[in-house]
Amino acid sequence: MDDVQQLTHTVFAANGRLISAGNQLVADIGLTSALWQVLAALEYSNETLPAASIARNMGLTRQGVQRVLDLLAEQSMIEFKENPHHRRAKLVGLTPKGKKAVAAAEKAVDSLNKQIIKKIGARRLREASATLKEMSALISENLQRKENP
Amino acid sequence: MDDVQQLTHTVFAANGRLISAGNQLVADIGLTSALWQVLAALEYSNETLPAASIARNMGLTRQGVQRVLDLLAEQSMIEFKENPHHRRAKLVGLTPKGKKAVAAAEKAVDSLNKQIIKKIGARRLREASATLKEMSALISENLQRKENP
DNA sequence: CTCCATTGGACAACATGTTGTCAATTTGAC
DNA sequence: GTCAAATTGACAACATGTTGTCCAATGGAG
Repeated sequence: MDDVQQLTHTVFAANGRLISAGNQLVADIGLTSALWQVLAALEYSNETLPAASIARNMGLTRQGVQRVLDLLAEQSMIEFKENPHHRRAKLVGLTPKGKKAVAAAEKAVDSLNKQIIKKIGARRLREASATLKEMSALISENLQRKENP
Repeated sequence: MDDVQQLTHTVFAANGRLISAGNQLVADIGLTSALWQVLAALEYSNETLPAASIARNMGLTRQGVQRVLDLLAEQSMIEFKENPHHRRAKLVGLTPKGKKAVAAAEKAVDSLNKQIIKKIGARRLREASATLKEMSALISENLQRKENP
C-alpha cells in the first residue's frame, strides 16, 4: 500500500472516529455531529446567510445542508429571516437557544481538545492539516467538481 | 478555531474529496468508493474472511459491510464460500472478475497517486498519517466505542 | 427592457453507514 | 457435557449526504 493509500485509509478512519466522538460528546445537548457542524459554521460566520452559502462554506451540497437546517429550525436552534435581497433565499440565523447549544458543545470538547494539543502539539496538527489541504487541492485540480462541492 | 478544530474540519473536507474522487475514478469499472474499499480490503488481506472480520479491519460495522458485500456478490465480484469452522459465517473471496476490478481501479488512480507523492513527498504524507492516527487513538481512549468500530 | 445564465429552494430517489434487535452458532468457564 | 457469553448474520429503522430534476428569483448582456 503506497503512502497515499495509507493516508487515505487513515483519513477515512479519522473521519469516522471524529463523527462518532462528536455524536457522543454533544448527545446530552440534543445535538449530533451534523447539527453541531452546521451550528458551528453559523457561529463562526458571525452573520446570517442563506442555506446555499452555508453549504458552500462547508463543502457540502445545498440539499444536504437544507435538511439539517430544517431539523435545527424544528428545535428552534435557528430561525429563517426574510432576505431583503432575495425573496426565496431566506437568511439563517442562530437563536439564543442555538447559541447556547454551540457554547455547550464547545465546552463538551474542550478537555479532549486540550489533551490532543498537549500530546501531539499544535505544530504537528497544523502540519497534518496543511498536508491534507494540499492533497485535497491536488485532487480537485485533477477532477471535475459538480455544482457545489 | 483551535488547531484541533481546524484539523477536524480539514479531515471532513478531505474525506469528502477522496470519496468523490474515488467515485469518479472507478465509475467506468462499475465501482463506487464504497465497493472499491471493500474489494481492496479483501485483496489486501489476501485470504478469505467472514464479513464481520472485514468490517473490523475497516473500522466499520458488520451491517454496513454486509450491505456492500451483497451488492458485490450481485455483480459476481465476490463469492461466499462455506466456512469449515462456522456454519453461518460464510467466507468471502474475490472472484476473477473482482480481482480484475481491483487491478483496474489501482491503475485508474495510479497517475494521481504518483503526482501526489511527487508534489507533497512521501515523508510528509507519512507524517500526516501518523498524526491522524495519534489523534484517533487519543479520541478512542477518551470515549467508549460500540460493539465494533 | 428583454432574454438568458446563474443562483437558490423544494422534492424525490438513492448511496453509505449506524443503531437496535433477534436468532443461530461458536466458544469458553465450570 | 452444560450453560452463559461472545460472535455472526439478518432485518428494520434511521442519519447523513449526493444526485437529479423542477421551478422561482436574481442579475447581467445586449
